[in-house]
Amino acid sequence: MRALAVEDDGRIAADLTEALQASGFVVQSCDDGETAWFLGDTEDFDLVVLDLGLPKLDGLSVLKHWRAAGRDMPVLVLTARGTWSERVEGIDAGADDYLPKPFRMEELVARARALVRRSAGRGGALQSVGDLTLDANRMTVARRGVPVAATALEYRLLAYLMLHSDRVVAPSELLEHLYGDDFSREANALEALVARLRRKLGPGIIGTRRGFGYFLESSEVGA
Amino acid sequence: MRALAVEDDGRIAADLTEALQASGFVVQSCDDGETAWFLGDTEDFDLVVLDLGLPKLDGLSVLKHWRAAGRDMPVLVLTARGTWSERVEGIDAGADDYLPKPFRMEELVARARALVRRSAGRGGALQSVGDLTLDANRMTVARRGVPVAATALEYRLLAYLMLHSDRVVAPSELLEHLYGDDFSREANALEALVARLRRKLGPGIIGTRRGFGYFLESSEVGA
DNA sequence: CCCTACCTGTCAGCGTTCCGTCAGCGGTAC
DNA sequence: GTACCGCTGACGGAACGCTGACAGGTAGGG
Repeated sequence: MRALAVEDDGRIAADLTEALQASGFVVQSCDDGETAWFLGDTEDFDLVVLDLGLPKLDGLSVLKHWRAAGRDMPVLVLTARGTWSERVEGIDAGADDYLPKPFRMEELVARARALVRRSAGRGGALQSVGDLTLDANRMTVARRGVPVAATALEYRLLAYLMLHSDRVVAPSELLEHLYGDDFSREANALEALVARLRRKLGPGIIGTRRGFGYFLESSEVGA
Repeated sequence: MRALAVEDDGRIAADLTEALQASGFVVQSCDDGETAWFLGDTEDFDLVVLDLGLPKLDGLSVLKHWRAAGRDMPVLVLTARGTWSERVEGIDAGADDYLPKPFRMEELVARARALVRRSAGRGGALQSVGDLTLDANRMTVARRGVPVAATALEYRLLAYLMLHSDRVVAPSELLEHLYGDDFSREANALEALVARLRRKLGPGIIGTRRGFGYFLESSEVGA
């Protein structure tokens, strides 16, 4: 999962980044509205945490612009003053959730995860596709109810595939969401990761569409 | 995916071409504004990377001309000076994204991919013409609802024919979109591809208009 | 502080599938 | 009738993706 953290206070930004990373997100951060505007425009994120008080360009304007441009990723808005009017304004602008400062980092992370789950069309922490079940709270994987020992990276791969279980996901997209803008990896890293997962999960879970990418074999996606 | 790289600095142009190719694009490049003007006018690209400082004709003028002429491919603008005013100017002229020099090649590629994704995002996943159905999510092909195993290249061929199902598509045009300006292939490659597809799909799907090209039948272009 | 176990990227090798090429044939237009 | 265009089946090189082995890095424990 890929998250964008927009926050100008360096200390909060650092904590935020750390907490989100600990929760399994690949985090990109920026500290002004202009950069946020362009990042949100041009890159794919599964979540945005957006502070409203920003240099150069106000957070609300950025959010409104994104929504006007048809970008529909979940956005969690932070604001210094927790007034009701600001909250309404944020929701109007297209925010999915709202958190007044100061807040406990644990709460932010919990809400962030809930937002991502919600955007996947599911309310609970348990997601299933076919034989495969992920527990977003415990970060565990199970096949037919039998727990499978998956590493953090493996879990994130499965989570992303599950989030997009209705389609084939290109390797480039997977690399981007697993590693962010770190392009140092050879393409083979992904293949190795998939191979290890398949060995643990057994056949019939992760499918390959040659020339296009990977997908979760749940229904009759095969051909 | 076909990309046009317009850049006059030979070294950057070479890097750019290589990076885009590595990312799966079929790349054509040119190093002056006039050629770019002409290429953008007369050929189809899924992405243009446009430097602003160009010999003969300024990049911004070229871009404005394209937009005025109704060309709507995504354009990523490069400029030597990363000032905010120039950025605004570029956006006004119709640029979809903007990258100040110097930049990391990885970032350029990431933005390029994001642009293409975004522009491809318009349009539903399921397309049908007659008996034939393409699922852009699963990258699958079906006839009368029966799945047909199509390879990546075959899928792209069908997708292009479907995109232009209202007319006959010339072999040269198909070759161009499947392979770019790589003329190393014999024309027969396309015929062999079509033959293999017809064997899989059965008769009555891909029609030939002798001397002109191919088309999808049951859209009554034939006769 | 070292040792260990584990995670994960890299590399080389392999099998499979893909697809461009070739040669020959048939149909169509004139 | 004939010349050209397009079709077909066979073949082989090449690309793609998979796998096992290995090593650098990291975290946890003693």
